[in-house]
Amino acid sequence: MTEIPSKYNPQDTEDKWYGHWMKKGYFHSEPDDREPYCIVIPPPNVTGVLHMGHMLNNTIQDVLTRRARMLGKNACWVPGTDHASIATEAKVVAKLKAEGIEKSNLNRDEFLAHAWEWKEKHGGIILEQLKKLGASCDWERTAFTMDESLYESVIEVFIDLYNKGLIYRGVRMVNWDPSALTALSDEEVNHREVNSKLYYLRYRVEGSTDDWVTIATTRPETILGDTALCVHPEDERFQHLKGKRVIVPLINRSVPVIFDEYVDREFGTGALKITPAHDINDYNLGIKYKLDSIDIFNDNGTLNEAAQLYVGQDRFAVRKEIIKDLDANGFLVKTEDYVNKVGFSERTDAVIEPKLSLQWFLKMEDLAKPALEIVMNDTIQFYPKKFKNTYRHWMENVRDWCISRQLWWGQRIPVYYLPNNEMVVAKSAEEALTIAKQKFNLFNLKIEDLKQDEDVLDTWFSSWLWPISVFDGIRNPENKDIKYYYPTNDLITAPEILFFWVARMIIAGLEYRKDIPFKNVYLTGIVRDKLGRKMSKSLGNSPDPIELIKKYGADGVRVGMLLTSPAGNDLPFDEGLCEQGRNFSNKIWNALRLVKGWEVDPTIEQPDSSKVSVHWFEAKLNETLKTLDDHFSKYRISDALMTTYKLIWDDFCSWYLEMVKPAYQKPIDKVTFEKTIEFFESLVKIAHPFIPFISEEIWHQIADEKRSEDLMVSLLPKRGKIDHKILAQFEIANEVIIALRSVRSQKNIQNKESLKLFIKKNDTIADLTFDSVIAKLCNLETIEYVIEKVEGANSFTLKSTEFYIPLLENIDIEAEIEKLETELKYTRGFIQTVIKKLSNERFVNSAPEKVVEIERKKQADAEARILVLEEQLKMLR
RNA sequence: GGGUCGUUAGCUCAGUUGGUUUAGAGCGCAUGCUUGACAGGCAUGAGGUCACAGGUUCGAAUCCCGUACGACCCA
Repeated sequence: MTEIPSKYNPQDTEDKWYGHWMKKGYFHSEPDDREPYCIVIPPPNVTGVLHMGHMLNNTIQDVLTRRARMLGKNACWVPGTDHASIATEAKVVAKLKAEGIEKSNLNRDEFLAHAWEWKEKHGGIILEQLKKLGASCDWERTAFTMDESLYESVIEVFIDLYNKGLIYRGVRMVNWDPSALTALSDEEVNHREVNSKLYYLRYRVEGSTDDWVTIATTRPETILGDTALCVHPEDERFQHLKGKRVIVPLINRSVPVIFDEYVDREFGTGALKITPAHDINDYNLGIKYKLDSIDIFNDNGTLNEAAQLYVGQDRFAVRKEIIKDLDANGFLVKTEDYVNKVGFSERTDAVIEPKLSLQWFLKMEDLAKPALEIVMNDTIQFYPKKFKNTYRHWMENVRDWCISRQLWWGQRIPVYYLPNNEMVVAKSAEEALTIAKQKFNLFNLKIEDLKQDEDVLDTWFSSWLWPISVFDGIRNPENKDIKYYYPTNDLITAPEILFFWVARMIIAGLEYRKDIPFKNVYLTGIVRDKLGRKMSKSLGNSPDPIELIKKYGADGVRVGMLLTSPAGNDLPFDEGLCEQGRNFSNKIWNALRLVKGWEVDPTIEQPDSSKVSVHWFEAKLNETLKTLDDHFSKYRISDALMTTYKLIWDDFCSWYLEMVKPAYQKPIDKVTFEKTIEFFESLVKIAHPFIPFISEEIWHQIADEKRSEDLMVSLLPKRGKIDHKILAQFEIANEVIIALRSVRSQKNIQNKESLKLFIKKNDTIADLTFDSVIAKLCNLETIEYVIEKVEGANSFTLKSTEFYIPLLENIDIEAEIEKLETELKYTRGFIQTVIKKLSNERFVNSAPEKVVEIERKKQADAEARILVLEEQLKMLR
């Protein structure tokens, strides 16, 4: 028919439109008089490549941004990346190693030069990939957490918090990553169940020759750091140990027996070895009972001199060795299989070692309070709401935040140590020198005498400022960008980082802007594979998003990602969903082919069926616009998409287009054609946030002449008044049509063969509104209203209206009877439930009148229908 | 061990402060269609004692209590 191919090819259009939008500068935003709409991207890691989680997350952000833009708001979606200190440093170290360069042979500046080089080369990959997805980010505002302004913001904030007394340095038990050689925050540690062994070891009671106490441990190598043994004060088994000491096996250290309720009497033997340097609980007991703390590990997980034995060997090798030696010397009582949870580094997957070390901390208690309150009182709303509970639980039990990391890649802690062991916190060495001179009267102090802290700050200590620092709101709190865009509107992220990112941004926002950073937080689920496993590189179960886009088009993948992902729910990913998305594009494409193929004849009049169809679709459109507003207001993005999908596929393509479609090779009247084009334009507008590419393509193809205005920057259709009457009338017509199709299908009657329909109304007056449509869609020669039953015809009933279709062939009386009996049985069953309700006095008396009224109506309808069905049965028998 | 959330059709999920015909959608499935836009399609249809057991109520998928199972968070 036309030169338009029957299959839509996304590749031809997607790059074209993205380039066009970029060239026109549609993504860029500057403050103006319009209402702002702002999202800051959760900055992906510079080391990253796009994965399915990003696809989901960024699709949602783009949908919201594009919709806001089409609602006339000044939309600004700020993209960027974070420097990911541990991950990036690990990558750079590995890369250098492959080139034969050891990090230990480089000085800090040399290493950082390599790191920056690496960042410049690889750091932008993920943002480039987002462009393929159609992301309408304001690329001119692309930010990086180590950009000068963001870097300085972090330093300023550190200094400010230090001066407020909220940052302190202290020895604490931290999560040590022996592979990355740095401390980690609690949130960077993943606990996993592993199959291990529980070793029962016996300690001799000091002063006895054969009095032993048996303990159970999963970490026998740590006995070398034992400084006590602990039992429950009420445990009768150990009362004789009061005031006694025991001897640590192999090294013969004498340690006290302490009594504390912390011990679980049911676990193991009820006796616990205490190693304050290597276990957080033991550490706390150590403080309580003023025990020695013996650190037996080097930073890299090998044993040090303090261990006395196995010095220089790795902790896991020592575990094997020490068991042999304990066994050989009669200290090993038994070994059991045991499943326990072990902490692993999120970045390097090394087993975490609890370790005492000198770190910088931020006091959280006072900062957390207002941040908790602002979420609890719904000033900031979470979608779904259930995460409020999780948030509260965390904020009420918040612990101080370890913000130092033993790395080079990141914002270096602005603390300068003086030869006299004092320290000064300042933006630069020069400033530190000035302060130091004054503060300590050290007038001869030189800049070389100052030694800056070697460590950098936790990456989250820069990303918690992100909604402020991307607008330079820390350094220049009064600049026009921050004043216009802050607070931002929506944050879209994963629940996994509710605490270490979302909560901290709220804290930072309240502290530095005296205002929330965003109004709504939409929490996405995790993208899983069909087996329910989290998608990960190590499992290799994640499809490459770019390959998916090649295969199904960005529009198709966007639809696929969104279709089954209500907020907060995990998304079991299935390529079939992308296929569904692609098919959706194709459906729209073919609707375009149909409409473009119509020849318009301005002289013919609009048929009645088209007039009513247009009237109906207008109502449907308005109704759907209302539904969409409602869904979006509740952040039900997948529902909004499904609503759009059904509006286009079912209501527009399957119903409306069939209703107004001219006969083969016949022209269409001008009025219907123009209305149809108008509807189509409204539909692509509504669909644009979900499927930006094909909607833009159709917007341009559908126009007679070349358009200057692009869809992306047009306004969504305005919602008109909903004509509920015509919608209800259509519902009835709809049922009639389906019933007629069903008769055709059952009797194997071709659609070419026209039929006659006779209608016997038994209750109300006939409504002819959709008769012309019914006649058209079902190929009816006539529709006739009768008072008498039509004999020898196939029939069906809707409510109490009877429909008769006389057929050439004889009707199958048996089948008709069976059909009627089934319906009768159902209706009688149904009416029983209604009667039961209505005969219950308490129901009639206490239920609202409206409800009772509905039940009465149900009863009347059902009774009428039963009468009709019985009549029909009588006739047939 | 503590906490939070969940369990509705084969799968993924809706079901909005309890009441609108004995529960809805998409996908999948079954059957029939070369219907002049589309087989990446069209039409028709089958599928659920709403996890289980109590309770509140005139009325429960919806509220309360318990049990089982699952997920996540924290220790």
